[in-house]
Amino acid sequence: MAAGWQDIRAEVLGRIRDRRWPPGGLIPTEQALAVEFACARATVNRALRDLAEQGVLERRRKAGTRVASLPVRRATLNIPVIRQEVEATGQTYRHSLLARGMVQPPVPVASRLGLQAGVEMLYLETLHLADGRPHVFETRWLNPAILPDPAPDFAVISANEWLVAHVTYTTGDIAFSAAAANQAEADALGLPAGAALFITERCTWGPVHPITLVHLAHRPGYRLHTML
Amino acid sequence: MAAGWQDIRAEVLGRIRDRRWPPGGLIPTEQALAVEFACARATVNRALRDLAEQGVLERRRKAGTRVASLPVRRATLNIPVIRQEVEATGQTYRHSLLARGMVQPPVPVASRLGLQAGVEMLYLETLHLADGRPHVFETRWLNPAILPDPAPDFAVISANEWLVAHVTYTTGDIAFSAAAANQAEADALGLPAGAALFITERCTWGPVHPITLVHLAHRPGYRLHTML
DNA sequence: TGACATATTATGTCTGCACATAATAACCTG
DNA sequence: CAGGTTATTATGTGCAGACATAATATGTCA
Repeated sequence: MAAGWQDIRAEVLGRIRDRRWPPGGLIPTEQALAVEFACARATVNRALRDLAEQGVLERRRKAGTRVASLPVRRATLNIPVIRQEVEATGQTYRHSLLARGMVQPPVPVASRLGLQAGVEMLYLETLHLADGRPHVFETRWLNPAILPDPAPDFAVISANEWLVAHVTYTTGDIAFSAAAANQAEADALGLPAGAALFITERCTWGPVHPITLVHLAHRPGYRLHTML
Repeated sequence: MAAGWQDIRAEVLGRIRDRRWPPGGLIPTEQALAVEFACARATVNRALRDLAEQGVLERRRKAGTRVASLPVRRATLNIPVIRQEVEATGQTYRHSLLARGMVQPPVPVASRLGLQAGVEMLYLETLHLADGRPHVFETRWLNPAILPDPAPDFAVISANEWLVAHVTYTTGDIAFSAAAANQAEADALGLPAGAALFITERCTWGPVHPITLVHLAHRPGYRLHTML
């Protein structure tokens, strides 16, 4: 019997796929599997834990391990920096700052970031270009409290890149949706108003302060896809 | 000094965030960290491996572990079964089979699944409803080779659910995009043609055969967002 | 019978130790 | 000095054993 934890994972997956271990059913304990596969329990544990992280198995102490009955599959996406995304296709990247100012954010923006509605934030509109053609139109609210003095010149370095370079590894959540282009988006991207746009919205938090809320309107034809 | 691998992960993340360990830089070896944290190397390994899976660290044998220089963040999504997605919001789920037939798939469909262009496939159009209102319009190409004889009645059980119940835990890839509604989509969802739709496209493979290619057009306002 | 305390058990995690593997660094030779 | 061979080293994975934890199952007492 093979011995690597990946082999065990494959064997387990096989038994699930051919329904020897049906959805919702309990599978043998780690002990039992360790005996069957002639390996240490830790090795079985590694394999089963991996499958549980993918949503294939559900594990609970004492209750045992069962095959997930309704397979909420988990997919992972890569979220690259825009410059990198463009340059990965061999195109040249450029960006242009269209608007910049200290503005009182609308209530939904402030509340989403957990800030007082009255406090002014830095508002930026940036167009990202690939080979000179519009790629993404970005509107961003930025918490000025996190900026150094003097503030960086976002016409030179995009806010996107300044942030990844200076406030690394934050938490946040991301949402994807579709929307018809409003006038600003249509103008920036060179499209008729109402065109279907793929929208990414990202809300980012530092350890203490909220950092930024970004709204990205992608050029038509943009596709986001999962890793293998 | 605390001892759990999660504590170690937190400590490491802290050092990355406050730039004691800057992006692109090497961090100490597992050995060294095990000594510093007074724990076994395996425990450090667990913590660092977890951060590497999130894309925060990059590890290579012999070369050591370094902080990822350009943080291609990894986000994971839950992909639920449509019925579950609807019922999770407290609405009642229903579906309606709009079209069904054996059809020669267009070339891009066949090639994407790796089938001969001439072979007929089962083509289905299904409307999924939440509280009677259109929720998702699904068009699906299904490899007839995987169906039992007699074939299930997809008017009774949706292809989506039949598949998750009978060919579990396949591989595949998923892509998201935005598109203007074509006539069929507009009619099915009760929208004007050209409305902005969020599109999910899923291509599924079994261990031997290709299984299905699905195109989901979601109702306006649909949002997909990452787990915390 | 019902409520509460206790025993049981499967997973979660840690410890040391060992060897495998891959990639770099050092060395040697022509 | 170029090119290839060999040593070194950090991570990857394995094993056996131990204790922790959470949840279930069981037993006891009113």
